[in-house]
Amino acid sequence: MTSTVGLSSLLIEADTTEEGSWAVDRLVPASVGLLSLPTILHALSDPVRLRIVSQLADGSERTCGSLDVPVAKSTCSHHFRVLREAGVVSQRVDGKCRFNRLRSDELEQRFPGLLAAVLRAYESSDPSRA
Amino acid sequence: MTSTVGLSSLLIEADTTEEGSWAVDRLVPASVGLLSLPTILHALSDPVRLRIVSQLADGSERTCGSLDVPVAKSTCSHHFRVLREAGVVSQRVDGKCRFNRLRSDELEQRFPGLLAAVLRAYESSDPSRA
DNA sequence: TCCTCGGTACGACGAGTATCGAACAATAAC
DNA sequence: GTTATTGTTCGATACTCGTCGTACCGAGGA
Repeated sequence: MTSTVGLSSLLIEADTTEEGSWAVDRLVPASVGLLSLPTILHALSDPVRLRIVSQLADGSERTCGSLDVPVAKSTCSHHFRVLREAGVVSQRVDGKCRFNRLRSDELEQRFPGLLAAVLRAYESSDPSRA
Repeated sequence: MTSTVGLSSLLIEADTTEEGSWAVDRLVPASVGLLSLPTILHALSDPVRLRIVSQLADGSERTCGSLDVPVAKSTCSHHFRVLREAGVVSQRVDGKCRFNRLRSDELEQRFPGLLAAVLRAYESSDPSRA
């Protein structure tokens, strides 16, 4: 796999070689070159996911439960899965928590200005979450 | 309605007052303030629609049939409807033709940089249509 | 008038999606 | 070991979407 860090921390990435592990269907696009624009736009076209992404926009790592989203936790987990599979977010497992972060750098490298424009648009269109 | 031009040309806009006319369900968001970010991102998240938008990016007016899209004409019409209802495109009827144009200015006013970033991302990710 | 042409409407089909509750798994705390 | 916490998975439901063929409509041209 791409990288593992010490202790109980594990970075889940697409180029993992552990076929059969539970992480297999949790893949994230391996390299920035594989990020698909339609897939990313679709991932960002849902209000709940936009809200999630907005709360990750400061670069912080957030757990599923620490987010302010008006859906059941299973639904939240689903949305994170969509974001991960689109390559918008990556997940790091640490103990019993899963820390999610925006893949800002990778997205910026592949699609310069895109995420920033979407986030700016979101902040300007939803004053309650600005 | 917002505006009509002379001759047989008719601009289809949302603030039309013709309840019951055939144009009623072909509405385009009335003002730039009503454009919805999730709706726009959804409209742009389909490969065919991205291709359409890309071909309108030079500011030209194009008819449905003059576009290079690999779908049936009814499907193309459907995609234009989605784009219109999201406010991404507006349509002008002239004779037996419907001319579509990108609402670049309105989008730029409401969500600065968004359309440009998407178009740039598209061109860079799909060399065959660049 | 009849026919063609550009486009839309409609119905159908298969696929995908957003949502939830409940069950499950893994870790941490007791 | 038992319990609590955190998040995923599964099944179910209702809805949406992309696609097509066909039928239809309005405008022009024969």
